[in-house]
Amino acid sequence: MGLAKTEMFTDQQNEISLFAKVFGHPARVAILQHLFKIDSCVCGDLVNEIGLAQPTISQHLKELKHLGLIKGNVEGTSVCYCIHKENWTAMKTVMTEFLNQDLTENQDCC
Amino acid sequence: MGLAKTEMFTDQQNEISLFAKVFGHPARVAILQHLFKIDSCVCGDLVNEIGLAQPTISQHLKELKHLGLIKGNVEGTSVCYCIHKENWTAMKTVMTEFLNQDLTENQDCC
DNA sequence: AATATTAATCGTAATATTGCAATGAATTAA
DNA sequence: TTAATTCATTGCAATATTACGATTAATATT
Repeated sequence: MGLAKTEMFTDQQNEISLFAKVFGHPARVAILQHLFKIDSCVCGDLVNEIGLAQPTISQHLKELKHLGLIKGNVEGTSVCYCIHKENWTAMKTVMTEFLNQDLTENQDCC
Repeated sequence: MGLAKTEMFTDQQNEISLFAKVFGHPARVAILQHLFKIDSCVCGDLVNEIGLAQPTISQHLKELKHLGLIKGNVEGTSVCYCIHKENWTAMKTVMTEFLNQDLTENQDCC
C-alpha cells in the first residue's frame, strides 16, 4: 500500500529508516556535501550548484530541515543554510551503531 | 515525476543514495538486525520474526540481495539468508565517509 | 504419484515521492 | 510606489514503493 507499518517496528528501527530515507536521494546527498564543502552557510546558490528547479531544491531542503540536519536563516531576501552540527553528530551516532554491528562471530554459512 | 535524475549526480552520490534507500524502510532494517543478531544463516523464519506477509518479506529480501548486502542459499525447500560480509564492509566504507565529513572548520553561522 | 512445505513471482490497490510551472510572500532597490 | 529578487507553497502529473492475495516453482515427504 506504499505505507510502512511503523507501529510494528522499534523506535530505533524507525529512526534509522527515517534518517536513511532522507539520504536516499542523490540531490539531498549533493546538497549536504555542498554544505560541508563550503564549510559555512550557503545562500541561494544551491539551485545553480545542483541542476534542479528551484521548487524542487526547496522541497529537498525542507525535508532535510524537518529532520533537523540543516538550519536555515533568513537574511534579507535570501535564506542561508548550513549543517546543524549537534543534530548531525547525533544522527551519526545512530547510523554508525547500525552500520557497525559486529560481524566477527558470523560463521558466513551461506 | 517520481524519478531521480541520476545522470546529474556523481557516481558516489548515486551510490550513497542507493545504499541509504535500502535502509529507508524499517522492515529492511529489522531484517538486517535480525541477521546480525542470530549471527548465522536464518532459514525462513523471518516472516514470523517480522510481522509482515511472506510476499512482502520476500520482496524486501530481494532488494537487499540485489544490492549485495545479503546472501541467500537454497537448502531443500527453504532458503538460508545471511549478511554478505565483504559487501557490507565495502558499503560501510562508503557510508561512513559520507557521515564523517569534517565539521571542525564549520563556522556555524546560522 | 500425490501431498505438503517453502519461497519467489504476478497482479493489483493504496500511498509516497519526485519534479516543476505557476503563484504567493517577503524583502530590497529604483 | 513600483519593480526586482529570492525563496516557499500550491497543484498537478509521472513514477516509485509498499503490502498482500493468489499463484507458481521447486523440493521433500508420504
